[in-house]
Amino acid sequence: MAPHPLGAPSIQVTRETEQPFPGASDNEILSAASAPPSPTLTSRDCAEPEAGGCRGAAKKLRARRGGRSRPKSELTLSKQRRSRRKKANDRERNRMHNLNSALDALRGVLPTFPDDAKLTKIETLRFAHNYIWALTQTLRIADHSFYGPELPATSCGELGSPDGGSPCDWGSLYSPVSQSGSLSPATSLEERPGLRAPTSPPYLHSGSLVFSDFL
DNA sequence: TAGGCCATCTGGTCCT
DNA sequence: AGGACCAGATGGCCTA
Repeated sequence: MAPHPLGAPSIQVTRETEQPFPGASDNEILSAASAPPSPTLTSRDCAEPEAGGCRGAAKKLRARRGGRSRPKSELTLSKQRRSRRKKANDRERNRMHNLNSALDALRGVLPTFPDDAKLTKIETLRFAHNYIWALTQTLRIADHSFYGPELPATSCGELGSPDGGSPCDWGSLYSPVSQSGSLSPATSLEERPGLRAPTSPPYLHSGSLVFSDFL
């Protein structure tokens, strides 16, 4: 697998990591892990003609149970299942940690105050989406002023926005997809007193963006 | 106390 | 066969 562009995630072992079922005893954990001997026929197995119908499903089932190999004792199978599950859980946990690391990296490049409450996952994604849109619009405006004719005051509307709103209204920068309603971070930020969206546009300064409103 | 957010576990599915 | 990805379920924590 290619190295993660955002760097290797630091996996921290939390209390929950060490104890998969917080509050559950070891016995409960073991019985839960070995509870359903899951290889059962599902309706899907019989529903798929490509799989050979129910007969194909039976074949699959046999394969899942070990095919023609030497039959293993229930204890061995149970141990094997538990071990596989445990490994799968570890991988899944790791995968989610990677995902969270990427989200943290994304939070890191979004313009928020350090003492702001941490953006939730969904807020981060929505904010990033709108932020990118805002930067794109800013670049277009910059291009117009550098290379094109002076923008008349009324030309802001040419740029348009995903929601049909005027880009001159910088408040709308943070809700470019407000058509879909819930996709606006402005909405969610308003709902969270600790967080706020900028009230003025980002300014171009020496070729870089300065979000003066965030300072 | 209800509701939101989150981490984790789990079983199913797809892919290599 | 085993790993990655996904979605549902569950339980803990926090806040209004």
